Amino acid sequence: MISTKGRYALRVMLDLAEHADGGPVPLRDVAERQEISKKYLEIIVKDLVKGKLIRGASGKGGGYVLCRAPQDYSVGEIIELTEGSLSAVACLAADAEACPRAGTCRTLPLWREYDKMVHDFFHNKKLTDLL
Amino acid sequence: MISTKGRYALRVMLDLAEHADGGPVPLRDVAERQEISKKYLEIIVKDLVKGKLIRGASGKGGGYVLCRAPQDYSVGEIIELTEGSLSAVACLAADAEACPRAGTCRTLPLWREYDKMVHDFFHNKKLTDLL
DNA sequence: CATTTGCCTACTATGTCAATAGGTTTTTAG
DNA sequence: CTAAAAACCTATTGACATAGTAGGCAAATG
Repeated sequence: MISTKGRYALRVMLDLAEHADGGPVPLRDVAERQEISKKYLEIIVKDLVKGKLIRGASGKGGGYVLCRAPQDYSVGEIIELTEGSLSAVACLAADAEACPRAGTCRTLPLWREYDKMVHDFFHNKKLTDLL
Repeated sequence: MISTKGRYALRVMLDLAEHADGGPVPLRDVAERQEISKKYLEIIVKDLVKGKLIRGASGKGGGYVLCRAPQDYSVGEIIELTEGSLSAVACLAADAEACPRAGTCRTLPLWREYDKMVHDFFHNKKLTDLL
């Protein structure tokens, strides 16, 4: 399951891409257009800034700006950044300890195959594909 | 993320398929082979019985048996039954209320496409593919 | 210099996950 | 016919994640 955090992050990125004409986009406007609480968006946006996907500009006339051109963002990196990881099962997560059953496990190959499919799907989708 | 419930359910089904030779398979044996607490398996197995995927036989010499031939089970129905649903986002869950933004949402088509991919993947995989 | 904007820490209610605990009923092997 | 073995049932728990809310501080500019 992809949580609101990841989904909202994607919508923020799309909103920024669509309204980048006149400089920084204030979060207030994004929140209004997307009908999401501005307070909650602050949390999400913080992750995006930390991950160098967007930049924030304080003060009057400030707001947020994309760091790259929209076609240079994959949906995968946005989701992965805010969601932590998009691997399907605990055994394959980044921080997973080696499972002693891995050698004989009947189901592990299935999860591997699934993970690869999901990964490829989201990393081949660009932000511009959604506009 | 697919939880232990779904993953264990799959392993139980595989275990039953592999050890069906001499009548019902007691849960004690499954738990021992799979190294999963028998108590926890009881919960999972209950769902499988309720969903008519397996049958339970009480009393001495009892245990659990598959209802069909292994090749007639898709991985998808096992996961879906125990996990509730495998749709990626809340907007597409079975019990979801209609989203007012559905008409203009930039991201909904993505989730739909993703859902279909996942659904097809798991429903085309049969239990025998894992043996 | 006041307003607008981002940035920061903390808190909370709710729910799900992953089990555990302890008992009751059913059936059959001996 | 009875004792063991199995399924079946209800309840409880600790830990963690989700989806926010609240309130204030810092920075920049018109």
